[in-house]
Amino acid sequence: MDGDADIATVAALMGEPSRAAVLVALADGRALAASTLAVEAGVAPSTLSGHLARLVDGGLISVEPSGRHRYFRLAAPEVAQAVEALARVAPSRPIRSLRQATHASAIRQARTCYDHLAGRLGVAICDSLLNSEIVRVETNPGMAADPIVGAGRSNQYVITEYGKERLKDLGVELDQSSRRPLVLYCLDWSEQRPHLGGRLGAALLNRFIVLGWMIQADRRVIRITKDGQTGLCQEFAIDTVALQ
Amino acid sequence: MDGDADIATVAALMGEPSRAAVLVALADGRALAASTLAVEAGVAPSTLSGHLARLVDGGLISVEPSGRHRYFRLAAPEVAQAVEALARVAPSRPIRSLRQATHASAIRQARTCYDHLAGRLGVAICDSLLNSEIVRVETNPGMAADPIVGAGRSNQYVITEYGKERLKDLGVELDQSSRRPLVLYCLDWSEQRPHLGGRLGAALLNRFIVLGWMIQADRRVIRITKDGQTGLCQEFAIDTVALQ
DNA sequence: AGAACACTTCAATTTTCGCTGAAGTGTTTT
DNA sequence: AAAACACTTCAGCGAAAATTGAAGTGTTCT
Repeated sequence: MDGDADIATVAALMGEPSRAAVLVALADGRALAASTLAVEAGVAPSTLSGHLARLVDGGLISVEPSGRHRYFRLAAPEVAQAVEALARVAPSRPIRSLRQATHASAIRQARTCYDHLAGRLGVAICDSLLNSEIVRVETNPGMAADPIVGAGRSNQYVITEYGKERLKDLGVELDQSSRRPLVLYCLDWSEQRPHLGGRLGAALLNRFIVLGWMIQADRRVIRITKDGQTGLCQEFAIDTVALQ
Repeated sequence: MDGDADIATVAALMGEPSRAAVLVALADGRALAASTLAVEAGVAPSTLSGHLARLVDGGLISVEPSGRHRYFRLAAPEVAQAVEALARVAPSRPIRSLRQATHASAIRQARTCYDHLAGRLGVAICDSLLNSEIVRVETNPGMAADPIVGAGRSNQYVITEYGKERLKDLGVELDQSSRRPLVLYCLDWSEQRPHLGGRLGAALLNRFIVLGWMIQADRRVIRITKDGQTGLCQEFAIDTVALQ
């Protein structure tokens, strides 16, 4: 019909309430299972399965099978940007629009991703743990998935012996009973870099809050305290001011 | 269905081929008549009329009635940004994707808007003409519309006596026979500032090309020559390098 | 004034699309 | 090995939406 860009098919894919709900749910970079998304969208599993198939087919999301689950995430950061751009066009429904704008920018700096840190801060901490050799990368073909965060990729993070001591010093306690993988990376959408998930990610965030370094300000927004600024700088060599 | 932003309705509005074609056609800030858009979309006038009504209703475009025409333009720059964001998600169809990216950035710097200059250069020239008092603003409630460019707003640009001399010196010849308004402003989408349309706008671009100051590089992209750089600087005090 | 024109509204047809339960495949648990 | 679970495929139902010509309103041209 028109020689220009094929906006119509993409927009049509996003223009169905259930599919839009899926994209919004995935917009922060998480990878969620089909069943979770079905609840989110409020439709039958069979219905959502069809929608997910179309979204995958259209290149908007990608699948990562993991056992009996299939985890879906946005295929590219451009998709998240398109979702945001559309949200900016029609912000009339939710009355708080200015609040939401600041929320959106805060979420990009430091936020939680389910139960661990994400955003720029999450990425910085992940880098720091690797640099100080608290955590090491191990390539491993068949790896388990974190049922909370979603599927990982083909390589695995492990805690070094030195790391175990350092973490003990910091007071980070790892839940031994859980079968959930110790460390996992999670691809951060806004930064396009991996951050820390798994049991370690959750334990770290928990410890940071106990230490009074961070405060859960809002649903997913994290605020860093003065103590947190000095603490992160001393223990992890992270300049939190530079993250702004 | 979901408490988040109402992306679905906006995306659905954009997800129909005819409507998408309309939005793409309007994406560069032009205001086009319904009949023009019908041809562009390739559907019957009655069909397009319905689509346009829905787009207006959804707040994506706005109407400006002018005589027996009705001119449509994008309601807000956010809409153009959303269209661009969507185009970035699905650039797979047209094979040239890198080319198109550079085209998009070039179009923002200097481009033509039908038959006159737009983009940053168009805005700069408009400013210069006002500063040097070649053109003056006159508030005028009922004004005519330019059938090529589209509808104007509520105030009108007129050429001053001094301006007439200056333009004569430059060799700009205005077509006297046409009933098309002499000067009109056109709201530039990418700059959010008015630029020059009407007979003067067309005559200026024409003269610039004859002088060898500019070259029509592509469909709507304009390239400024070395002569153009010095000429624009001398005659209009425009630093073309700063426009990059 | 009349004709041509631009556009919208309307009613009817056709197509498309979403929804679902039941059945099927494969995985994990016990 | 059997049962529970996660997900997909399929066929059929129902609703929403796109398309169009014809008719109606208003404007401009001669």
